[in-house]
Amino acid sequence: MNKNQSLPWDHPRFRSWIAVARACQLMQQSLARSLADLDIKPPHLDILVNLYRFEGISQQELARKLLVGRSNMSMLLPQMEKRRLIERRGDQRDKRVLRLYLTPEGRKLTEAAMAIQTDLIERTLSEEPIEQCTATAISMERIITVLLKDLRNED
Amino acid sequence: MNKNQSLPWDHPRFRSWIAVARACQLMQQSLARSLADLDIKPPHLDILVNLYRFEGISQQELARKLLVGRSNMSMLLPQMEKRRLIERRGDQRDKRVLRLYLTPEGRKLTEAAMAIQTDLIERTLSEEPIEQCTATAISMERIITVLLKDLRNED
DNA sequence: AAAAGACTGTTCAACACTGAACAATAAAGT
DNA sequence: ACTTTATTGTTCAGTGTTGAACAGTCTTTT
Repeated sequence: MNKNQSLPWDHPRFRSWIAVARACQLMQQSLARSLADLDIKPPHLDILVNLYRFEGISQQELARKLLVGRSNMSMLLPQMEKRRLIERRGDQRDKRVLRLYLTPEGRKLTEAAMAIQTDLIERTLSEEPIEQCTATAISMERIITVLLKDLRNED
Repeated sequence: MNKNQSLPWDHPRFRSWIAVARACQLMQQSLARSLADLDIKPPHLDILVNLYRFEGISQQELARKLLVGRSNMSMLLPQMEKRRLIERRGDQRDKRVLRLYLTPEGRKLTEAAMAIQTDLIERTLSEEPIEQCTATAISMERIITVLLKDLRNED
């Protein structure tokens, strides 16, 4: 019977994840709008934030952290370099790799963009109790490791 | 001082949201891989599931639910119609709208795809206690309404 | 030291998504 | 009835993302 076979949206985990995905999609769109003032898009912000935290990272490592292809970085980074937001210097030890650095302007832009993102998140999540956020964070980090392990196993 | 100005990743809400976004991105990639067997991609599944639940919906309504542009539907739906997964019939009352229906094959494929997605989610979230999932769902649904309200206000 | 294999970044063709302009139809205002 | 305004779906050019093939460089094997 179709009625007896439980439908997906009856499963709490399923229902929960659908909500997560939808919220993410909306937040992404909202962030894109907010960043338009600075003339950058979410992918650029992801790059900037990672260079802010991990100076001198390589394109490969950056792509891996962002879960995108290397070719993606090869498209975006030169264009950001032309805008004087970042700098790419060849590594002395290994002539294959290009190490990435923020320029002073890039750093300033990054701080402005992070402020915008933080504001958006704080405003959107303002109704959620801190402990709920922390619990969600822990939960999500656990899920991330599971998914990463899965992804590694499938090569 | 740079050290005193609190960095984003010290905010619990910010940290939490970054984890959510990352988990979502990974889940999406994992889902895409799992669906490859059925020769469909996540966007197709989104469409199918919505037709499964809301038979006779219009393209406009569907696009709104999926948070994508109408043009997107105009690209995907005809191609799915050619694959005999869905059917588009003109509305008698309003000759502008096309109402969408699953074919029997489409319905069968949808059930198979939903089973795959459910399995993936159940497997990935298996370590998370049910009550945590429920709490997250409620939290996310609240966030969704906030973001939707924001989005409406910005037109 | 030479060959084979692995790794880094680039290019390119294929595909996906978007927003704006458009034609057809409906609804509202006059 | 007629004009104006809105709405639905389509098209199209612009942009973003990907994976495969590639050249240059390093590492390992022989």
